[in-house]
Amino acid sequence: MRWSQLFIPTLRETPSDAEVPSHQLLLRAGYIRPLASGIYSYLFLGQRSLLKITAIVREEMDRIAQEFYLPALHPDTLWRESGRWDAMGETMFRLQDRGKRWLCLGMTHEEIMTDLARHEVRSYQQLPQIWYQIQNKFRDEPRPKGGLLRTRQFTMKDSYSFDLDEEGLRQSYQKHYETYCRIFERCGIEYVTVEAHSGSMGGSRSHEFMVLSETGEDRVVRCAACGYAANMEKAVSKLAPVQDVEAGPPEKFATPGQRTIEDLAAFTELPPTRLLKTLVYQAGEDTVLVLLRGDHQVNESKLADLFGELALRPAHPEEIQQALGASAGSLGPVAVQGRRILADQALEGRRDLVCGANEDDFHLRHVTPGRDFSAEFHDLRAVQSGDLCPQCSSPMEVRGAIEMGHVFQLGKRYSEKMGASVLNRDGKETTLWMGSYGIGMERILAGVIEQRHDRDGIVLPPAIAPFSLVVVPVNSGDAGQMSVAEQIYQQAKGDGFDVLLDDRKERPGVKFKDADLIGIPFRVTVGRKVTSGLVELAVRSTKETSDVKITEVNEFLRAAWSKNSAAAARRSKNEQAIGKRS
RNA sequence: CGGGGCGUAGCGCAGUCUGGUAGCGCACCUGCCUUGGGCGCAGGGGGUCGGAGGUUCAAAUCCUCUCGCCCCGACCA
Repeated sequence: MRWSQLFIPTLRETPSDAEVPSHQLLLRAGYIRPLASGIYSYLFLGQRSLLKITAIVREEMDRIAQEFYLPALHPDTLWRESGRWDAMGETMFRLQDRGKRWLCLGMTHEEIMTDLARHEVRSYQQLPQIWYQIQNKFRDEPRPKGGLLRTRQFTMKDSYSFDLDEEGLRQSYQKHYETYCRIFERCGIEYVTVEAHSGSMGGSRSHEFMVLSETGEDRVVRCAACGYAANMEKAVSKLAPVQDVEAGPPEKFATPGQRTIEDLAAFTELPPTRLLKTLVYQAGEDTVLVLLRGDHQVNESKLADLFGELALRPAHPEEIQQALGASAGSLGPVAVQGRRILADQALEGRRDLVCGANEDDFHLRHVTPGRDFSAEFHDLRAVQSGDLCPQCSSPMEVRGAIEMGHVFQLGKRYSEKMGASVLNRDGKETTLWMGSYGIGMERILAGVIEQRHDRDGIVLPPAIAPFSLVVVPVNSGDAGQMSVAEQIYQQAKGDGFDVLLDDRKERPGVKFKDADLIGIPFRVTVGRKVTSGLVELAVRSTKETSDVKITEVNEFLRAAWSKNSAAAARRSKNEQAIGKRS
């Protein structure tokens, strides 16, 4: 295509309300434009790149599943059946039709798929089934952010598996896991897979596919040595043992104004590992104590798991005062009666610790768990960088990440509630085992850009770039250059490349800047040397350039292409090997 | 929902404190010039100053209300 006829509105300056790199670059490169908070129009380049991603996803999914296309507008009835009409709260977009019937915009499609399955699938002989679609999802997010990273309307590849039993589900899950690996590899993403928190429904197996990026909202814990990887919500760690000495009975001492662990460590000249941190939570109607080692933070998802469906929140200052008679900063578990006390495992077997005395400005020393108070021990702490791997005891790291895909074993959660069952071999009604699997299409694009950009712009892998090649005649007034550019353009097009001819009457600097900005992987520059039969081939990712004979351009392109794709694939393979749990 | 910031030309901003002709850079249009990294010269078009109400002889500027966007937090099947 000819640039002069296309709509590629690049911006020289960064729009002021874009913060993260992918958002800034998508705007500057003319891929997207905002319509409202968390709602974007995809312009020519953005749509073209998304179509390439879609094509890859579709090709890989078609190997294991059948493509459907379901409505985005759903009647309330199905969502009431699953119980999610109420559970989704304000995140669900709702509306009424002229007959005052309630509808919603689909946030996901478990209900619709399950409805199809229960009506049409009657026999175990029809199983397994895997159905997918690539479709819009609508979520009224409390806070859209980061351009395409968290939006209110986005495109998701979502699939659903239906099996007769748990073993079948395991296989459908495995198929998806492998398919997702292939998809992300082909897209040229460096990703990791992590064990994910399965939420309050409990028990189910779940993995997330993550792009490592500090702009991400998620945190993942990784062990470089053995490949252990988990979402922060779920990650566990071992601790180096701490040597304590036997100590006498607890002894109260004054600690005027010492409110934080930091204060207290300085005041007592003890390391934070010798201090005991007391947090107070409200779990439903109950006030509970949560104990951690001074240098640890609580992991609220682990804590929430202990309370099932009960709503959990930090207690308010008045509630703390009422429960313990002191305010945060002087709290402790000693002599507390009638309250549930939960302690992190790091405190089990410890002796001679310091904790609050439940009297403002006083603490206790020589406190020994088990002797001076009793508690239930659970894994409650958030893993921190440097903690030891639960599998191999090597130090682990915590990194930011963007979730691009999620595979989830649902089990019978929906099929039971909605009555999706088949007759098994024995003629008995059997509830279906379901899985659900999602990929955020825009997040692939945004995630890759977070990962692959430089000061000049976007650096897309060939597989998902809107064009693979741009041909730039340096002087559009030079007939010789223009005709060679035209020739190379036609030739590359004939050879199957997605090629863009920059035939604009612009100065060379403008064309180079734009080509770099929009992230086209290869560029052929037709300049002065054309008179000696030479043009220049530039690789966007490495900035390497080389002079090439006009007659050999296509050969070079093919070589550069396969080299680039191979390098991307290799990178992903490594990452995946690291990410996979052994 | 709590905290913070910002709405002035397509984009980036100044002007607001201290009321008095609405500005700058880039982009855009025309012409000339130039052609290997956002060139140069000349001329030109483009504004309900987010919106409503109020104070005032006079409001982008002061007051009240309101809408929108971004960031932090809460939240996020």
